[in-house]
Amino acid sequence: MILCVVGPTAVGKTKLSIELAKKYNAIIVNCDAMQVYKGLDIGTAKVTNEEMEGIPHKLIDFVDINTNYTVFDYQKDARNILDTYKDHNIIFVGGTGLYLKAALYDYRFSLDDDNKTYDEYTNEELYNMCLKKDKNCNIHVNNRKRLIRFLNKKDISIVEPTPLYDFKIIGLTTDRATLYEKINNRVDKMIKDGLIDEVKKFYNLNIRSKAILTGIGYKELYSYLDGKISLEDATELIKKNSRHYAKRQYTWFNNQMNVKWFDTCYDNFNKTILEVEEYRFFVK
RNA sequence: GGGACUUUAGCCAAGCGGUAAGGCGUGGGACUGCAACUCCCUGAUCACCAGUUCAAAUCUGGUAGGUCCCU
Repeated sequence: MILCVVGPTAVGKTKLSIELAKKYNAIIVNCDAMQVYKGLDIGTAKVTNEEMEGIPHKLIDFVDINTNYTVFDYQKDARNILDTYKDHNIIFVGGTGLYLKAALYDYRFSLDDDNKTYDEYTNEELYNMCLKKDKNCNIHVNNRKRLIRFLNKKDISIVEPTPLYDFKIIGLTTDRATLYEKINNRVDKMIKDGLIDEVKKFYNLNIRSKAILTGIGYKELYSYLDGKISLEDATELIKKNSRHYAKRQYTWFNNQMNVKWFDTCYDNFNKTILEVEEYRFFVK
């Protein structure tokens, strides 16, 4: 059995996954792009050893902070786990939709793409080059990053990704206001729990890797440590970016994957578990 | 009691006679190697009433709210 627990940041995926893993004697596979990194603990709300309650966790806390880990790597690693633990119950948990899709679907990455930067071209020029390469290219002119990626691709044919495994995706959700409140509170708690010290460890080593520069909570505090913004502003920024992130996650899961949503809140957590179990048995 | 200033979308805010910039937030969306990324779309007739004018958010008068000052 493969179960996936997805949803926006701070809904309570971790807690649910542990409960489910205990019931099904499953192992948990992380599916969060930031929690794979070692040392990013508080800011990524990584499960603690106590919270794990002895459940084996894979693909979490195992990549060096300086490594540029990508979907491509995750796909390989996840497939590996799926293969190794074929006979186990596996629960994927995380909010990175692309990673989950790449792991579970027939998502193909080519191996021999170029790596040009196209620095000398304007967005318009890049856009036209993309159109030349493929009339139907629908990447927006302003999306330079994607335009360059597209131009670097050797093979631009896209295969509609089909599932490679038998799995169910469970989405945890709650109303927007509640979620945003949870996010805001969690950020405050992270600061209280020592996020700044966690970030300082990397800052003092002058680490400016991809993980640090893109992870919410890390990049903002770097700006603070750089003296560019106040701590209050940094905190507000972290909250805001987390809220935006949560919204993007909804967009992805609502439109890119077949997710069965379950409403949750701390009051009826057990009810949520029951609903999820019913669903799981029903579909099976 | 008297006087000055002020009132534009959820918030900040431009405009100073020719039918409402922008920023933030919010909501929606895209997504095949950086995805906690990158990017796109999204709103008001200008407190209210009456005038002046071909034409008013923009001028005049009044009403209401706000801020500050004086007694």
